[in-house]
Amino acid sequence: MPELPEVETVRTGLDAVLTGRRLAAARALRPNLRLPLPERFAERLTGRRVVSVTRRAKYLLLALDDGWVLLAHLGMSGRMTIAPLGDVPLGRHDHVVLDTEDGRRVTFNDARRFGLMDLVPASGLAAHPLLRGLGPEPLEDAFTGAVLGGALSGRRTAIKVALLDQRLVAGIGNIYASEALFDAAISPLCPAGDIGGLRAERLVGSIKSVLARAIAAGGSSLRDHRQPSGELGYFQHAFTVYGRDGRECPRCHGQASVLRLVQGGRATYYCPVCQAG
DNA sequence: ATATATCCCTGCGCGC
DNA sequence: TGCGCGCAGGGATATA
Repeated sequence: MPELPEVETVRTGLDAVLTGRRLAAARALRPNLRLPLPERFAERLTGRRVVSVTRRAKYLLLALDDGWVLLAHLGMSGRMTIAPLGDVPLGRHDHVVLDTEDGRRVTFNDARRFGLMDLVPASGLAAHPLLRGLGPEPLEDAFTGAVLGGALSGRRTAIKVALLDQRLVAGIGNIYASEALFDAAISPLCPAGDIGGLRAERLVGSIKSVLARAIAAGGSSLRDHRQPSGELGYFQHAFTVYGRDGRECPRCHGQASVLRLVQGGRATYYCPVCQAG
């Protein structure tokens, strides 16, 4: 599930529980996720205090009090769960367990194991191979229509595919690419290089608003303490077009229904009438 | 440079 | 009920 808004929601939840707290115990239940875990991974976390929990693109960054950073990516199926220590037995795909000094347990569960974790010196974070090439954060003010237009210029690939390229803009995934293009009324098939000027401004506005609304939805569900699972980042969010092929377009209603197509091997949803260009 | 394919891995829902 | 199939919100890598 995790795109930028979901990762941001997980970050908020982890921040509340981990920042300022010491890790009384850390365990890795297998030696690898998508990539091998670093040497002595659990030992190097044990006893450390978490200084901050931040995010870059879809990566979580847990800064530790010894100058190292725990870098985590949730992949497709990664989840973080918070529970009182000893409350829940470990499950099938629980891979990393962090116990805080004040008796809480953060569990990383990832059935498909496309997620990853690494330990990186804070001083070398920007140079990390997974972070080095990332494009701008879409919610920052520096991400403007001119910036996106410049990044897209000369590219003949379809705009939907380009939005998934983390080097151009970081954090957009398959769902919000469709949602943002629908919001901006731009065809997912439009050549990326054709998006400039006012359309680039409009697309940037849509990206920001779609992501911000999703974060807001996540934040409101996070404040609901009744989440029985303790799982972070999952919230009921109604998508406008994603996964709704065959249903009436919510903008032009009777005129057309939402279509599904495959671009770069991944599903795209759009309205052929509202997103004609 | 860019487009497509393939792989990593498991779970789920669907049609038969 | 069981089984095979396609599909899944990510991303690196190889191949044309």
